[in-house]
Amino acid sequence: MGSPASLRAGGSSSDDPAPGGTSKQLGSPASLRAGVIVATTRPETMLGDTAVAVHPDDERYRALVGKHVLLPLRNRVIPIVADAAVEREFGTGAVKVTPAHDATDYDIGVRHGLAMPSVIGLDAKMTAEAGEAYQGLDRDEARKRVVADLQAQNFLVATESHHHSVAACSRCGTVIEPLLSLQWFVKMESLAKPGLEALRDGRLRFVPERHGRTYAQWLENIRDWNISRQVWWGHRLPVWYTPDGEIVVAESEDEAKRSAREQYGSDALTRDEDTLDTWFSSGLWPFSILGWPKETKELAAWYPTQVLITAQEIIFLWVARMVMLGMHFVDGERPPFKDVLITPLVFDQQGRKMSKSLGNSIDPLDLIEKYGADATRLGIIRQMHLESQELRFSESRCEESRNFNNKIWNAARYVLSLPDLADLVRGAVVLPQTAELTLADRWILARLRETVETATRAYESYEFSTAADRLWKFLWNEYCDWYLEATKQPSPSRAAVLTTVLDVALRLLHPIEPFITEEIWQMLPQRGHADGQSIARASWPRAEELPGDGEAAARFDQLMEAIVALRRLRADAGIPARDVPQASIAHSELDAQERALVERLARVSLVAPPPAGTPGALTERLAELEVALLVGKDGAAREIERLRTEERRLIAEVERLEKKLANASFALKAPPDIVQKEREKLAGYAEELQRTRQRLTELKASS
RNA sequence: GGGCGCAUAGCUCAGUGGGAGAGCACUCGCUUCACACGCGAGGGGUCGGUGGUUCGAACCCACCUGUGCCCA
Repeated sequence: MGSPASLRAGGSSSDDPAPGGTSKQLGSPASLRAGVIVATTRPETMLGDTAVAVHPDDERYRALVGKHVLLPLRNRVIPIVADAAVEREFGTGAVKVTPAHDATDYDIGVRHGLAMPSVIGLDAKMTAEAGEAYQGLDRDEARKRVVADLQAQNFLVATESHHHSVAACSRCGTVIEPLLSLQWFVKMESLAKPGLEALRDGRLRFVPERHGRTYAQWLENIRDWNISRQVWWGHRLPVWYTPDGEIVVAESEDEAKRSAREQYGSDALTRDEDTLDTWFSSGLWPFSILGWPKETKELAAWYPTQVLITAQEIIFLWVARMVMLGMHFVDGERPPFKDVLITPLVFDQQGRKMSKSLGNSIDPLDLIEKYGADATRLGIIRQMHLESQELRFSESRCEESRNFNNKIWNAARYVLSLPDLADLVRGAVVLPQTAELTLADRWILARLRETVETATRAYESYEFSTAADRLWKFLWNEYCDWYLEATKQPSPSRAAVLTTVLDVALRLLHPIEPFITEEIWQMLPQRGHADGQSIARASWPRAEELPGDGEAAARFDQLMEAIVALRRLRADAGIPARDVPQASIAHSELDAQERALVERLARVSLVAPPPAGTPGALTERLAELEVALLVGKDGAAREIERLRTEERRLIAEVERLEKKLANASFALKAPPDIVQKEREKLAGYAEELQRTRQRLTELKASS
C-alpha cells in the first residue's frame, strides 16, 4: 500500500512522479459554498473523493462538520466529517478523503460509512467511476487533465513546492498505487498472545536478549495479517465461491464441493486466484517438514527443537509467524524452538550490507573452492561474535583458517608417524598414571582440561567465536608450539598423551570443522570403536576425565618464560640460530628433564650460574627465575644498556604502585585482596629493581 | 517517526571496573629433520570527544560527534 503520508504531505507534481521529488503542486479541488480548501499530492484521486475530513478539535472547521460540499468536476455532494486521523498542522487542516485509494482514507471511510468508488483500475487507467471525461486515461495523464480542468474552472488556489516521498517499487521504481480490492486477512490477536506470553515466561528466548524486545514490540502492535498475495508465489488460497458469491473454505476441492452441496445444493465452484502470503506457508515450516498434520514419529521426536538461527530482519517476517502458527496448530504450550539466535548482518569490506540486489554478496562456493569448506566455516565463525550486530566480512580470516588447517594437518601427520605409536594398543589407549607423565605432559593435559571447559561453556552459550578462538590457540600456540616441540625429546608417555590430546581437541573442534577433524580422527589409535563410527557420534569430552595438575602447569609456565627470555637475549645479542651458547638459570634447581627441555627449546647449553658481576652475561630477572646468557666479554656494554632500560621501567612501576598504595582511600575502600595483590606486586618490582641496580654496580666495577 | 548497534594498533576485531590483547600487515633473524599456508624475536594504541560516578574507568552513567542496521 502507498504511504498515507504521501497524501497528507501535499503537492505532488503532475510531471514528476519520482520518489523524493521536490517540485510540487498544491491544488484545491473543492471550494464551494462552505469554501473548504484542501491539499493533495495526487489530484486525479479527487475524482474518487467521498468526503472532506477535518480534525474534531479544529476550531477553524468545527462549524462545518456535518455540512456538505460539492465535489468539483464530478458535481457530487460529499459530507464534511470529523476524524482524529487528520493532522491539523498540515496544509489547510482539511483533507480530501479517497477511501478506495489510500489506507488512512479507507479507515476514515469505514468509520464514517462512506462510499468507496475505485477510480483507478489494476491497469493504472481511470475507471468508469472517474467519470466519462477521464475514463480510460492513464493515471498520469488524468492528473494533468484534472489540474488543468480545476484551473480552468477556477478551483485551483495555489501550487506549492513540497518535499515528499512516493511509495515505489525498490527494484523497478514503479509507483505503487493503493487501490481497493478483495483481500483475505487472519485475525492476529489470539495468535499473538500466546507468542508474547512464551517470551515473557521464558519458554522462548532470544540471543542476544535485546532482540526479544523487538519481537515483543511487534507482537504488541500487530495488525490483522493480509494473507492474499496476487503477484507472489505460494500455496493457492483454499477458498471457493458459488455462482451466488457465497464463500466456501475447505482443506481440499472435494471437501469444498461436499460442503457446497450440503449448504447450497450445488457444487459449482470457482476457486480464488490468490495465493497465500509466502510467510504464511513459511510459518508452517518448523512442523510441516516433520510430517504435520500427520502425527509422525519425527514430529514427536523433533518438535519443539532447541534453537533457530536467523537474522534480525527475519524476526518480523518469519520467526514470529513460526511461533504463532506452531503454538496454534501443534503445541499450545511450547513454541517450535526454545532459543532464537540472531546472527550479525554481513557487510562487505567497504562497509556496505551484502545484498543480492547490490550484487556484493559472496558466494560461499567460491570461498570453499579457494580455502576449503572447513576453513570457510572457521573463517566465518571466527568473525561471528555473539553480541555484534554487524560482521564486516574479511576474506583473510578464511585464508588464515586454511593456514590453521594446514598446521594441524601437518602436526597430526607428524604425530601419527612417530615410531613409538606402534606400541599403543589400538582402541584402548589410556593415559599413563600421573607419576609416569612428564612435566610437559601434565602441562598440556591441564591446558586441555581448561580448554574443554572453556570451549564447552562457549558452545553452550552460542559463543562460537570464543570456542573457535580457544581451540585455535590451544592447538596452534600450546599443542604445536610447545608440547610438540617439547616431546621431540622422546618419553615413554608421549605417544599416549600426544594422541589423546589430539583426540579430545578434535572432538571439541568438530562442530566447526567437520571434515578435517573427521579425517584425522579416523586415523588416531584411540578410535577403537565400531568400524565406521564418525567423530560426529563420538562422546563429547568431559573435563573431569582429564588431570588438572595446577602445580605442574605453573612450573612449566616458569620454564616457558625462561625459554622465551633466553630466546630474546639470543636475538638481542645477534647470536646465529645454529649456535648453541652457554646459559644459566638461577633461583631454582632444574632437574634433568627440565634442563633438557630448556636446552632444546632455547637452543642453549646450561651451565652453573656465573659469579655475580661476571662480565659478558646478559641477564633477565623473571617472576620466579633469573636467566643469563653467556655471550663473552664484548657483551658487557650491551648488558649495561639493557639493564639501564630495565631500571627505568622498574622505577616507573615502583613509583606507580607506591603512589597507588599511598592513597589512603585506596587502602580503606578497595577490597583487601586487591590491596594485598598490589602490595605483592610492589615488593616484586622493588626487589627486581634492587637486583638490577646491584648488577649494574657489579658490572661497572669489573669493567 | 519508532527500535537497536558500532567507534580500541595501518586493517578486521576480541576484551567490559584493578598493570592495553589476537590475527593479518610491518621490521629483524631463520631451507632448526610436521608445517615457509612455516619457525623465533620485535616495533606500533593519550581504547572517538566532554563531563560525571568510583579509592580506581577502555569498561558504568549522561551528553556530544561520526557511522550503520531493522521496522514504519
